[in-house]
Amino acid sequence: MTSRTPRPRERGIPEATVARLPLYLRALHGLSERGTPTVSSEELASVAGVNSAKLRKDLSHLGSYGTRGVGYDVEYLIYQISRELGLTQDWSVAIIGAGNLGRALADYGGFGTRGFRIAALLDADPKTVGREVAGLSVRHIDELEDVVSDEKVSIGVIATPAAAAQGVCDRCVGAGVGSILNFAPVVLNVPEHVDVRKVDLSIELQILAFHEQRKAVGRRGPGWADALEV
Amino acid sequence: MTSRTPRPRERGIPEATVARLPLYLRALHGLSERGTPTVSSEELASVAGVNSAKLRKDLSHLGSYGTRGVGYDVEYLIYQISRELGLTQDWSVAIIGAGNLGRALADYGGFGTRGFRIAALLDADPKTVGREVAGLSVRHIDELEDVVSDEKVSIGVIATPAAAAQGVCDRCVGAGVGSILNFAPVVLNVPEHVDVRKVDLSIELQILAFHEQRKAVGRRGPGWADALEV
DNA sequence: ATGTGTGAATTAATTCACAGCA
DNA sequence: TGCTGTGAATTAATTCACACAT
Repeated sequence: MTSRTPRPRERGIPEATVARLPLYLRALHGLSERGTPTVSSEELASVAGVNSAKLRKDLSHLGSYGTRGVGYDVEYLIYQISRELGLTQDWSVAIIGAGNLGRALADYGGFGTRGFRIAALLDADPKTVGREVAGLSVRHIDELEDVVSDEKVSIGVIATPAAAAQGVCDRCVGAGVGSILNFAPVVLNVPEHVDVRKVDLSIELQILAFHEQRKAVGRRGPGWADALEV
Repeated sequence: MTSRTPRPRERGIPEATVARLPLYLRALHGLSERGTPTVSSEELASVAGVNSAKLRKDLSHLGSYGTRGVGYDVEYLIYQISRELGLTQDWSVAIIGAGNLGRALADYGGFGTRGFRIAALLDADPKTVGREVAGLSVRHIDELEDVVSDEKVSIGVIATPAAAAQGVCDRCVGAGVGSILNFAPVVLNVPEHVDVRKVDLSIELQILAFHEQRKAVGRRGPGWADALEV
């Protein structure tokens, strides 16, 4: 069987909520920069692009951090969400693959966001090794294990070609990496205790194509879609 | 309130299923290249990284394309899923933003996958315009509307800095683009009929950090997590 | 025999709607 | 009065388990 128990939620925060907390956090940082002291669930939800009931329910899983009749204190909520997400400490990240994508990721400010630091950028190609990217010198993939243990890397970002991804993943896991962010278009096999998230351009495009097609069919007028069914 | 019935699923395919179809398709292409003529739900599910009950339920939404006691014909299933996803036709894609990320995306083979073609790569920076990337000459953002209508672009990929994203999105929508794939770390506002999907590095990292933290807390032994609660 | 297709059961996520606190 | 926090209701997604076609 290919089933796996989907890890019981330890502190009881639903996965769907966890996936939205970063969104709220970003919205709050925006408000904070603008000097807004408090915000209602309606306002915050609107900025984050969700509805207010969902936002309140999500926040209620963290605790009672709002004030009835007033709203949420922006700074306080930023702190609480950051703490919940584990952003009050720093996480070391290694990017494996210094091709176009790997370099784009390294350059991308997204890491700079509180809580993450790029410990190394690694590649298998000797011509790429040594090259300077985002203030880092690209290191050879054979240094992976050393980097992971020396820099206490807990998150590996895989930006290699598809064919190399599983091998690199295995090495990461073997070296002690606990989470993988995979940009290669393959399904990675990892042991139970390792978390994997994937970012897949062509999957996203195909999902959009599905919806585009549906819209196009509708546009031809009703009846068509049904007529196509066997 | 902006409540509205959440678009009735025209052919009744659940969104969660749509999101997995590309995964099955990729797995099937792998089997096809290896010359495998038929595959069971158990095997296909294993390759695609889901469980077999889910796979069968998903496929059942498309129709009865398997044979009891045998499995699914690989080529036939590829065709059916492709058709369902709208990949039997070509979709024109415009990439807006030719920075590191935009160039990486343009170079990325992922588009080459049946069904998509990059109609243009656009940028606002005069120094970038004219540059050759992935066999395309970068065009100026002011040509956006022309490109969209001339090339019948239906999907816009936004790879600009956050600050520019909403403006670019508005122009895409105004020009007739029906779907947006957003790589900028902002929530885009679009009219009802436009689909948006987002790819967000820092959100993914934050979700992984949450799980890493949870694992780390557990590792310290039980009791700790509760002791931290107020 | 074997493995699909699917109702029924279960679990998760969302939304409603309002009691109750500031 | 205004807005949070949350039970209750609803809807969506997953998993079970087995009848039945091949």
